[in-house]
Amino acid sequence: MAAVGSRTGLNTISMGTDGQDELVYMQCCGQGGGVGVQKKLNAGAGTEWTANVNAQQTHLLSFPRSSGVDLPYRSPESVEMDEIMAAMVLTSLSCSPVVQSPPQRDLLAGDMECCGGELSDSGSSGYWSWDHGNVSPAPSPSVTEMDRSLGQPTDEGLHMELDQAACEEPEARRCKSLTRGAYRCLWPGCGKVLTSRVGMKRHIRILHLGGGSEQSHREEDFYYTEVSSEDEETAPPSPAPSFSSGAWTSCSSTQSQSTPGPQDAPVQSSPLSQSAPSSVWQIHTEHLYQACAPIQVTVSPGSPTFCSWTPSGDVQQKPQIPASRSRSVSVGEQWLQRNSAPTRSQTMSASPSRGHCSFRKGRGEAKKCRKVYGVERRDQWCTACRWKKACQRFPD
DNA sequence: CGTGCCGGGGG
DNA sequence: CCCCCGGCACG
Repeated sequence: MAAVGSRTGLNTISMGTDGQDELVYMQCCGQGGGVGVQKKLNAGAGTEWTANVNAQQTHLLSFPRSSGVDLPYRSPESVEMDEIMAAMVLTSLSCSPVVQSPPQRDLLAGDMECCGGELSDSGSSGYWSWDHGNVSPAPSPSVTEMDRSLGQPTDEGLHMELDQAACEEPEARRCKSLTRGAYRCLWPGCGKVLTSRVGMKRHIRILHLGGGSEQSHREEDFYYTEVSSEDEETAPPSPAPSFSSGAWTSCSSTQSQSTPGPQDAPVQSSPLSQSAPSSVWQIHTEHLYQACAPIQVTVSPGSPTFCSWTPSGDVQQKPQIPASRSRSVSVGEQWLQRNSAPTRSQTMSASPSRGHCSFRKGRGEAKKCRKVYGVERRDQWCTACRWKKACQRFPD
């Protein structure tokens, strides 16, 4: 897994999460060389894992979680980064056992974190964010602020989630998620892992589908997938050859957004939207084969605090169709982004698609689980594929 | 003919 | 609900 982390572009991640002085460092971007992992003991009780990779261009982001702690480095935009990091930390806490877990898993989490930082909200459709949460428009809410604003009664689910993240939960969670049969939320930016399907559905319905009980008929199914952490760690044999270079399209877009400077969108591109990438991350980790694709990570000069992935082939999301036919995950990502607009319920009615009139849409050229994993590894297919339903992992 | 997946059905 | 599968449309 460590290797994967480096390949996918994650380079240096270290995070300590522990009730008190918490520092979350984030480094990403670079073309990983070797991976080194080391563990540090904090003064407190917390342990801090540090995954280190040679990076060519790295940026260290720091984020103080509470009382004054020395910051190795604090960028000018650190205020905004606070928000971002807050979102990311929350995300990570809620979706993967970061705390005190073995380095590999940290890399995973780190991977996500990294992505989280950069993805920003390139897709303007990236409204997927947590508006239910009533994010306070304050220019730079601190973590605690965020916690509070997010945890408003209007969104019980989220509240719960945060609580879990904040409390001892991580440990129990780790155990849980290590067992087979976990369910991971595919919603962009979420990636939450739950053990019960029902719980996952509830999570999705409440958090992502807006809680509106009306038209969430079983749609939850499409936003989560069953995972087993063992599988993820023992990366699937990766039929690498068949997935060519394209790989997933960038999970962000610093390039386009960086120019104006991060301060241009103080509130709107709220920190939360920044966590979107985690979905990308998780898609990656779910399909490790992709890690084999040549991926380059670069940092756009414009905004030093952001990092961006730049897959070798294509760059931005939709705009250009790369010469290579390969699609792989980017498709899923796009799909998720497209469908994650909060108001999708309304638009849906208009669309002829999934109504009753079964009109089969032409076969998408995306690789589906069957092709990707092969019939023999059927257990790695997404649930939908296993049930001969529309693939939810590689949607068209 | 392989594949994706709708519709239907069993437990 | 979860899961499986017949059968059909695509390519």
